[in-house]
Amino acid sequence: MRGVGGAPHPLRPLSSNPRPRVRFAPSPTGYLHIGGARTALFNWLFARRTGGVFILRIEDTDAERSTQASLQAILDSMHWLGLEWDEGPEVGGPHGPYTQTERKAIYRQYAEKLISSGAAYRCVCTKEQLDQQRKAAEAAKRPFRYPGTCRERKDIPVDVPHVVRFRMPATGETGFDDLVKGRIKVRNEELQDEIILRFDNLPLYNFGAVVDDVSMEITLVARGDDHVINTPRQVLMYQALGYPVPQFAHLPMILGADKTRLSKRHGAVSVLQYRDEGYEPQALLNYLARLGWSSGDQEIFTIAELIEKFDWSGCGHTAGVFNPTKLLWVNAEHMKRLTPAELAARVGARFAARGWNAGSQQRLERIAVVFRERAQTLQELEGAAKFLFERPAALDAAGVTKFLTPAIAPVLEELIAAIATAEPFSEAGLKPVFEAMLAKHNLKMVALAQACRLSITGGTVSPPIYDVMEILGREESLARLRHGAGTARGTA
RNA sequence: GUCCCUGUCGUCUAGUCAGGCCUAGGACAUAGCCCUUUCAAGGCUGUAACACGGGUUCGAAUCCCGUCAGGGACGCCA
Repeated sequence: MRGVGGAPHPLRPLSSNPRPRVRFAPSPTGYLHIGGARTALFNWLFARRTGGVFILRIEDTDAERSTQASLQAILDSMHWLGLEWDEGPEVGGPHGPYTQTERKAIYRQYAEKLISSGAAYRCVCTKEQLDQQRKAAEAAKRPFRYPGTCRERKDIPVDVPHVVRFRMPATGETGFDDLVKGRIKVRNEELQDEIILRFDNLPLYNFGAVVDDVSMEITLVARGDDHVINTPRQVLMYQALGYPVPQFAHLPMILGADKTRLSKRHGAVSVLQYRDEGYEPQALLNYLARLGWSSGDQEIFTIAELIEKFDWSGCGHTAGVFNPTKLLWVNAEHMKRLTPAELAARVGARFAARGWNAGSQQRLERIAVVFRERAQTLQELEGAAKFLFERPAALDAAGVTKFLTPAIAPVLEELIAAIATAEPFSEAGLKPVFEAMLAKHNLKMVALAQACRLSITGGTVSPPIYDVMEILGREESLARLRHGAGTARGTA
């Protein structure tokens, strides 16, 4: 073990750990997206369901693209979703560090073990040589394979810059039983000697993942199915290292509406964006769970139900198209199930961010409950309630033409006078006044209600008018109605 | 190109492993109707799928083969 300093991390001894251990291992090369969130969710559900351990590991060996901001965005996303990890950044744990760049010495040790057993070897082929060979192969329309230049060399000293390659068996086949896809196997001749450790001691994905999964005693690896093809190579590495092969579960990809892999092109894919747009974390989780997994015909699940019912066998094996419209529906369903106090807390926070003060807790809850009926997200709710805090700058023109006509003006003025003293100032006190007015002038409710709605909210759509007036209060309602009456009369 | 995986309504899916209970069920979306103070919500009704072709079988969405289509992987990325 030369050139890597001390050996603070002895190779993991073989042991049997009864508790399932799973991990989510994102790369901090961007925000946490929908696909990553689902992978994290399934791992987390499995851990919670089985009493296992959920580990968060940061795979930051791609120095070019990894950033601190991305890491923070991932941690923020996980916290917001409520996918708390038992071991990993912030919380630590007995198998740390949980960031790959901090584990360099560990990879070197495992690589040396493979070299001494002959399962891997040092390679001094340069990137330039390889690139050239790859281009030549492409030009000749041959698939590129490492020619094995260093495969049998025994004369490469450790102190010469080199990479480490894994020696793939030339014959036979390697397979595994995937928990969602079933038996998968590949002929070993398809595999080639791949680099497992770079010249700077940082591992490549396949090796880094295996070493970390081994040293963190991971018992089940669940990830996106773009990794299926990597798995046989990894199986070979577990075997070469002498550790048991974990179980695998590969989740189908999430696609965009055009059926290609979901990406920024498809609009909102960042978890934090959904937070900002006023989605409920459990709704996002619920939707994500149902994208690729099902439990009979049930669509709406609480987190507790998800934990109780989650099972790899419930996972489908076809890629799924992300459907924002259905997410919206799921979110609305979850909003409906919130208690008034829960909803009010969320709504209040968003109001406060805009400098809106709803007054008492009771009034805030009333607003939340009344407005949620026609909002699918908190952001929508917020938009619909705006008129409560800011007088409409202008009344909807088409609405004015249709409902705030000169003919309604005297009725409105009469109504204003009548409700100035109506008690209570809510549906109970208001309804009789409105009805009397309708009877007297032989009007339909829609005409009066819309005239009021326009005057008070500035638009033609709002919660029931009595509720709106009650929430807004007598003084402000009357002021706006007077202004509306003026508009109707044509003098405003 | 090679290898791996996958094909049920527009979309997510149930059913496929143990073939008949499927004239294929649910949900989102969509169309219509009801309710109605606007818009929603809610209720009811409708349109809409077993990729294709063979085979096995009394019987196939379910099993087998082929075709086609889609996705993924072929890096000193993860």
